Amino acid sequence: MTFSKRPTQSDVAKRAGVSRGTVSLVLNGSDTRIPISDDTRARVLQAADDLGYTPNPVAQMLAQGSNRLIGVFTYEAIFPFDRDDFFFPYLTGIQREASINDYNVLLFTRSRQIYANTMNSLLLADGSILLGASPDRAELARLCEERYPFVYIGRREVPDCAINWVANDYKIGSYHATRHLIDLGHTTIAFCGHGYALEPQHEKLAGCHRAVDEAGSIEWRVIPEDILKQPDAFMRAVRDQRITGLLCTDNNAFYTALACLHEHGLRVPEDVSVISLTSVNHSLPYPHMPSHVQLNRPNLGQVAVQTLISCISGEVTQPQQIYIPCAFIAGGTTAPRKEGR
Amino acid sequence: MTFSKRPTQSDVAKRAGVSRGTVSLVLNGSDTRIPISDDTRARVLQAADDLGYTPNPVAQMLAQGSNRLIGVFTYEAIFPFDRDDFFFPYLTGIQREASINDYNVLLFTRSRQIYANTMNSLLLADGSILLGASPDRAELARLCEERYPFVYIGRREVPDCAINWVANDYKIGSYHATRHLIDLGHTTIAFCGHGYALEPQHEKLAGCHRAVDEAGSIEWRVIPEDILKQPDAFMRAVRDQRITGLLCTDNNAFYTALACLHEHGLRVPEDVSVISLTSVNHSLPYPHMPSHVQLNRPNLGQVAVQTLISCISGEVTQPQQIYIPCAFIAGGTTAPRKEGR
DNA sequence: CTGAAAGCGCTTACAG
DNA sequence: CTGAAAGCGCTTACAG
Repeated sequence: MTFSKRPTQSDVAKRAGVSRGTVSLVLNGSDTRIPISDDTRARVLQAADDLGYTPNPVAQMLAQGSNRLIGVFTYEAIFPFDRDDFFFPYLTGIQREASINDYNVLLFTRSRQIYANTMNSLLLADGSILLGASPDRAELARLCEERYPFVYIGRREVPDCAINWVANDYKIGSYHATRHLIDLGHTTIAFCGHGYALEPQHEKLAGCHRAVDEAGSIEWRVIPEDILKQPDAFMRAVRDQRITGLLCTDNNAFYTALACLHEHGLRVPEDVSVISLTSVNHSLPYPHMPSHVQLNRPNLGQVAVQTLISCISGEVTQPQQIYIPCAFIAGGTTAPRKEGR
Repeated sequence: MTFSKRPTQSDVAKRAGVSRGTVSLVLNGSDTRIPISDDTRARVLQAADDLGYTPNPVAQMLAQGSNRLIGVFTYEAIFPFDRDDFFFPYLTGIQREASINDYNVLLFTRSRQIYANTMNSLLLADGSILLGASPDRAELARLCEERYPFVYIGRREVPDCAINWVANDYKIGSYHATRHLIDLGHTTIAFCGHGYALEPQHEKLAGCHRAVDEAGSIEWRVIPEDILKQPDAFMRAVRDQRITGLLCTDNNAFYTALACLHEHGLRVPEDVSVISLTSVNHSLPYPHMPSHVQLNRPNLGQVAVQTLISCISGEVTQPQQIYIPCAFIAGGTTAPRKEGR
């Protein structure tokens, strides 16, 4: 209970001298074909105005069964922004598309868990968008089983159930990034980053492999994340293996690599070309713009909401799995391989 | 109506062979002192599990009267980001504080209007944070009269009612910005920007005036926004009046001024010092960091939510009006006045 | 310790 | 054209 007692529908009915049903009818002028006499209508409106009546949306939701709410749930803390600022670009698109379709947006921030003591917190929304690198697959399976409408942002596989997802097409982006290095004459290329357990990393790796396989005779290396964390080990790997092209899975790897190289006297892009396989945080003009794969997160958010709405409305019953294209942007951190290296 | 028929509380009651009230009691283990036999409890839990029962939150909300929802309503479109990217920094703070206090966040995106045919859309939330440069003051007055708990982000005055607000203290920021120019030896200083109708502009102007008055013998100019839009007129004003210090009300004015000066051969900060009286979009290191007043929007969002929650809980009944300090950051766009100009 | 009942505030067939 | 009633799914005194 919050603030002062508000007038209710029956207060209005009493004052207008009609029944509650009638009040409901005139107040939401629904398309019901039942006409109401002008006199009654006027009396009701007047009474509502006198009382400052305003319907209780929760009661309306309960009676109507729908509430025009799109939920957003994330498996990662939204703050602090550990994994870059990935949340808000998606939210921008979610918000825009929800607004276009006359939905409000509910941010589930109370918990990082969907099911807690028999409660399903998402149920308040007609359907939800889920995000986060590491979902609880068991929860997703249960959600699926209960036929709750949801769309995951990012490809996620759940054993024995096909869930809806909309994902960045990292594969094609990584393919083009790798091609770019190869076209510039690089022959020893390393992939550096972490989290092979996660779907997006698989896809990046797959895209790179495809380009490498097509080219033939490329020396392909992998520098796992823990090596990247030890600057000396990292530099040894780069130097000993004569790596001239670096494909970084995320911003963290990208900026760490740049800093390491700089500190140890290797110039980018003169000595080593470096690419980020995901969107970079700062958008500066060329030549300061890094060479990177550019995601379109707002667009992805919009598509996710469109997909969700078509599930909610029942238009679509097959699981939807959609890739959103990524572009490769050649910026100032890549250059032709120097002779001699 | 959305998806498949879900089991309800009475389904569970039936299966467990108890009454609905009992089910409610065991399922939300509330602090009610009424103890329940282990046997009954177990039967209910089992039945709930068998059926995959999960309570309907809307019904709970209606019965309980509270819904642990903080609303966010904005009088400006959130996208496209016409006025910089001002929304998300606030949202970050709102979201964080809501989460800390175990509230969800509801983004009202369905409409730019609170009251529409007798409906008050905010009512779904226990209380709301409002934003936007140009609110509908009549709506605010009505909200106030109905005693709906809300807090405005930014100082807003509504005739005949004291509303809660939390605002950036532009006045102190602008004061220090102006002092900075004066301390650097500038004697002809202009304020450029727009929207004198709005409270934040008043405060910026007031802060500047205070510094100018304290210093004495400063030539003080105002370049209204429409002049800024005509590069020639703008440059004439700067040159003819020998302005060497420019205080810009917003990012738009700031970047426009920089571009104009650059195009017409005046160097910043050598020839003209330029300051933004609000946070700048890009955070680059010195010397690229512009001289500017730095807002702390996430913090402001958090304080707004704290204030709102204390209203909702009834802890506080007096209108709350709080200023959040702003710091002045001396960056690379200001320098001592050159001799001779 | 448990059940029957009233209530939260609205909507929607169903009669008249 | 309007009223009386049942229902949305839950909670919470009130009896026993």
